[in-house]
Amino acid sequence: MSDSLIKPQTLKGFRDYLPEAMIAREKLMDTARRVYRSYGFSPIDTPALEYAEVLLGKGGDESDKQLFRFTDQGDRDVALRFDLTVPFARFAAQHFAELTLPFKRYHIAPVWRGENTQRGRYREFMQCDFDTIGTDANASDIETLMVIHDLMEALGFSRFTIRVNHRQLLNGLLERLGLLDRSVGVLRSLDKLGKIGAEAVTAEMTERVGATAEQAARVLEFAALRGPAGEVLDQVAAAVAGSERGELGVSRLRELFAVCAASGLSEERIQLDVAIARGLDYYTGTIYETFLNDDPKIGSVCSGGRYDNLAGLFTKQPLPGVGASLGLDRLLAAMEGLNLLPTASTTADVLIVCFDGERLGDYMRLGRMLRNWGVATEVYPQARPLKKQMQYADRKGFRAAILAGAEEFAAGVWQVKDLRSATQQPVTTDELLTRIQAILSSP
RNA sequence: GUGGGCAUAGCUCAGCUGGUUAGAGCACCAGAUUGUGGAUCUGGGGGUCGCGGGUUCAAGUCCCGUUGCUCACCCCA
Repeated sequence: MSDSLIKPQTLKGFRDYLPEAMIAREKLMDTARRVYRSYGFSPIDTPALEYAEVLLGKGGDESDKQLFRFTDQGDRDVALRFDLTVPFARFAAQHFAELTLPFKRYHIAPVWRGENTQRGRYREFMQCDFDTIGTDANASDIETLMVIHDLMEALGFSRFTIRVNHRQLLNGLLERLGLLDRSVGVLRSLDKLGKIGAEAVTAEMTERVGATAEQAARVLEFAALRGPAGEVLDQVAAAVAGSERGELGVSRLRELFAVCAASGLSEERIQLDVAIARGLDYYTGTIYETFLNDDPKIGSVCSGGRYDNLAGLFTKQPLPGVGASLGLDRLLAAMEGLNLLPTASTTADVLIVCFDGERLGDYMRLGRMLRNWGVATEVYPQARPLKKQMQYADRKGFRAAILAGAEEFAAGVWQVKDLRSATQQPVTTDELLTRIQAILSSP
């Protein structure tokens, strides 16, 4: 018998979530939902599984290799979605006639990538996307940045940096340097600057990408520019002068930083960084990456950008768009390392102790009353020793316990115990809600 | 996909150059305390040493394979 037991295990990169982890995850998802909705984004959903041809060739060779792909029972070539943006492109093309443009949607759902795992990198993970399509207005790029900012703040972070760049600015720079035909390689090397350093990037650009030493040096010179966005842009503007796309990128970014300043966003948190490029091929304009100052190694936790032809492979309708994606599970991995995760493993605040098994009806009635008042409440199911029930309340992280036995029922009161301060007092049913609320709102 | 490190109780780990019945702390269970948690004390349960194979009189310890975790490359949330 025992040799036939199946080993309980999950696949590499796939994980179970215990209540403590799941409560934290759901909290982050609720926060993302709330922030997105506060800007007018609407929820959508799409299938996990798509025709492989819908997903293939949209994010570059790398993403094709990482697809979980197989043949279904109807002999169809199918694959699990790799991100939420490509399915959204298909969605937009398919339902174009039903959408009112500009269309703003959010989508919180798991995606799958068959790559090697690392801390904060899994094969199944949750993305929280939001996008605005049907307009190429810079206001949407700016709003996207603001959503990222407000989202990070709502999630409880104050020490984060959103790095902003513009593909056209980069292209303009490369054009002026005569590197436009090698832009993919140059940008890919440049993107590693923060990680491997200027020397290694120079080596890669000259040896692998085929740039001259002078070209590489010029690129790095701009990537190294730091300081107030306006000043950096002045220098970049001079360098791209004469390049139409470069000038466009500069003017877009000028407006972006000006509007951010005017709307009161912290300048420290939003920085122009000419070195970020992003790997996904479909970005054509603004690019965003968000780093935690206290755990930069975990990588970007919220990235995105503008793509001016996202649905081009599905429809002739021009559908420019801009958006970003919060990597929920990566963020959680970072928060775990920084000890920022809440520890409660209950979703209820109040435990009604089962003092006397004969009084179940009274306890259940009290529980319903509290729930009707909006207080999540659990009734302990058996009349076990009080010690056991109090231990249960303590370990699960309840805020308050309500106890009532013969004495209390005779006196017409409930004993309400604040489990954090260990204080207890008898209150009547009329005073109960006020007392509970006082306990719940105490720090 | 490539390379390095790791894998011993629920968790964090110890176990020297292979040698008798594999340990600690925390957690768990019971009691001290039959109307009250987080502290202390006492006692207790729990491990085919990730899995498979090999070398050996003898393997947690050495070798090979495999799975998982982790770090780096690549790429990215």
